[in-house]
Amino acid sequence: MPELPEVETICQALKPLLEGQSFLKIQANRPDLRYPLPVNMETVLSHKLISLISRRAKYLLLDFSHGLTLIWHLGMSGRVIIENLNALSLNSGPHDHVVFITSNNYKITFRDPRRFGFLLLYPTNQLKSLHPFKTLGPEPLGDIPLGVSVLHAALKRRTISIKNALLDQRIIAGLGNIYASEALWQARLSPRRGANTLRLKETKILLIEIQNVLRRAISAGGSTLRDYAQPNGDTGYFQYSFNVYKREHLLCNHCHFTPITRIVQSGRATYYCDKCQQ
DNA sequence: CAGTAGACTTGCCGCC
DNA sequence: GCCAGGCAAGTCTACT
Repeated sequence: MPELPEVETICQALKPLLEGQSFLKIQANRPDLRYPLPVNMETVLSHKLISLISRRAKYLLLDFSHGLTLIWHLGMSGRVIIENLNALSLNSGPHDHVVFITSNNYKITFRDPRRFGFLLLYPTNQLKSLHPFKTLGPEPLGDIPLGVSVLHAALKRRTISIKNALLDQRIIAGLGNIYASEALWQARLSPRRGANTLRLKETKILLIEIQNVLRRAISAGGSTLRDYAQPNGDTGYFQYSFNVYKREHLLCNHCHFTPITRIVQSGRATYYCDKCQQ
């Protein structure tokens, strides 16, 4: 599910709620997701001050004031649900694997049917040396935004298709299958082009369109295909703004003439307009 | 090292 | 109506 815009939406919802608070109770309903849950998670984290909530690539990071960071990845189908404990009816389901009760009376649920998501605990000051953080590429929307020359140099070294390059988190952090296709359509670049064939001018346009599409998706609260929802239960709305993703056989929104093509690259669907995107 | 195929897992869509 | 098989927001591992 969650690519950068979805994780950012969740981060922005959790931040004002949890910073300065703590967890009173952490209930794990199974021993593992993708990886075993952190050992003694409740003992180690409960009643500890949450000092900072942030996002890096598709990872949520919860920093605790005693020096540990809870690394939270949502996998493909992970979802975060925020409910007020005073609400009349609280949701629960068979895939609610971890439930956090907060000091300000909220219930935070980690729901993940496919269990590709995970929670890991690691010392905050050593995060940068932990895989995958040590090889993660730059943030497209960071305080020090990814520069064109850096992206162009990284692409120059790769012979894989530009679509696959955009999915490589070591080149650029946070893009996934939806937004890679959408950004390439906006930039009028064929997903089949070799990454190393992009000219500097094309890389510049691509980077601008990546940033635009991510910003617009964040404003829309992300994209809901099936499992994803904003933490308040609303769907995301960016799926209504897709120009190519899941639009095979529908006419291109740019030329209004060519049906959108679906191809498979490295086992993943790619959608594009064969006429507009060169 | 670079690139690709397969693995993990559950559930939906819809073929026959 | 039933149900085979493909497909899905991600990323790690094993192999060439």
